[in-house]
Amino acid sequence: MTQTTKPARASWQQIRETVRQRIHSRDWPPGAPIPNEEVLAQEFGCARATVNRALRSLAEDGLVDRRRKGGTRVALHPVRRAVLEIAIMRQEVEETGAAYGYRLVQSGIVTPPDDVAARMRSSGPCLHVLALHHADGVSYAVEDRWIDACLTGLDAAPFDRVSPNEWLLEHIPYTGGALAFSAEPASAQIARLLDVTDASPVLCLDRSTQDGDRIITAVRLYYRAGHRFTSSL
Amino acid sequence: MTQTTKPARASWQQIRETVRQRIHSRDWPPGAPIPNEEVLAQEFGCARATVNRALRSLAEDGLVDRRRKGGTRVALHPVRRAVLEIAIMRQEVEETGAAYGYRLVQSGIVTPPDDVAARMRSSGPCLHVLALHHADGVSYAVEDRWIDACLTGLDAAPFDRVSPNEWLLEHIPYTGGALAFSAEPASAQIARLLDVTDASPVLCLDRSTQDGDRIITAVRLYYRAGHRFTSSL
DNA sequence: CAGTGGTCTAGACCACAGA
DNA sequence: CTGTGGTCTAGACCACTGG
Repeated sequence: MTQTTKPARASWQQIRETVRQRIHSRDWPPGAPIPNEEVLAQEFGCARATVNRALRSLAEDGLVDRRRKGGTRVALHPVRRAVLEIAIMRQEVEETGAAYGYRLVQSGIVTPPDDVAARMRSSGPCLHVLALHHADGVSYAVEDRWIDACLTGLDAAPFDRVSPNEWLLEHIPYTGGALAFSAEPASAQIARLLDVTDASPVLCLDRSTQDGDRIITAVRLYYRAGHRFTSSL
Repeated sequence: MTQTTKPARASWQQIRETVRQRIHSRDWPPGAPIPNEEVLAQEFGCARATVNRALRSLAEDGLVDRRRKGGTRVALHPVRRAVLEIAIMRQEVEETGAAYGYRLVQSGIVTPPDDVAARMRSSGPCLHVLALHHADGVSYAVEDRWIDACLTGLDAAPFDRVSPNEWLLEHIPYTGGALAFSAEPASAQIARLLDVTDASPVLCLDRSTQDGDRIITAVRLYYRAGHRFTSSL
């Protein structure tokens, strides 16, 4: 009952909610055209720019499709977008209320095997780092990371104290990347590090990060079965 | 050089890119304040609203933090947001180039067990549907779905031909939901349906969908190990 | 061609939080 | 209190694209 906010003032957000309700109530059913900005501006007694702001917001949410000359229509298949916030491992752990711990397992410059070379889109030498993240002293995730050895400043990185995960995000600019989830049986090594039984399921998160066209680093994170990545939609 | 050939076309997007570059080049390092809108508007020779549009866009991307009176600062930890597009299973399969198939395994109205009741935030009767999605005749995913039996129009749903996944999205309005990924060992039943060996890893996607405060449906999708959910960032 | 959304402007007022 | 972003306006021109 207690409405949190009631800014009688309102405008573009109010308009957005009103339109959202009309769509939701099937007053404007999927696929149906909705009045143009000018008309809506008159109805709501505001400037066209204000209506534009509201409809643009709905379009970003995938609730309507907008086209020049074609007008605005209610989306046929309201696309569900799940936004996952990828934090630094330290934050991820500390947000659960646990104490964060980190341990470097191994590190060295090597020529990557074919599969990794493919992910890096380069067969040049890489720094390979294997590390373990703890929560309250218990294994939380394994970080299996490959970093382009040509990266400047890399030799100054104190990976014995700070995880690549954290150091890279702080020191290396990037412009984009890709991400994938999958489930796999734990290899003997991963099982030992995560302290789970051999071949038990682990959740893998593959991530590659690029700066421009060049792939800087590729990482695979292994989480125990039972770990959950959540998101609202 | 030839600035004139470049029709100053997009002021807002141009400004955004310029600022992005200054951040990326550490010209404006993480945590540093950037000039206020008025100043930037003068620098770029445009209206303040245009600068606002550009900076707001960067803020939505998590690249800068904005505060009234506090001004705009380069984000300390550029938050990585991965946007997953959740499509209908049919689309998901057909986009891989495979032929989509569907088979209803079982369906019936039951009182949900405690764990499901918790997910539905209600212990009322639910329609429980177990179904299988195929790609080129091969098991692709198992859909284990619970639907609030009070949902109107539900009895008209032809779940023997159309998956709940598809029918619900087309016919039932919703306002939000939640999602979680995890890895689990396949139960005997799931293993049989997915045609994998017992206890082998499967990727689980739990999703609940609500309309207002009421949870309409909760679903758990099981994918074979090896299946990947991907996204760009 | 013409209608629609996309963008820009110059100015104004407001809400909020920092000093 | 004061500066900053947040929003709104009224009007204008432009770009795209459907008819």
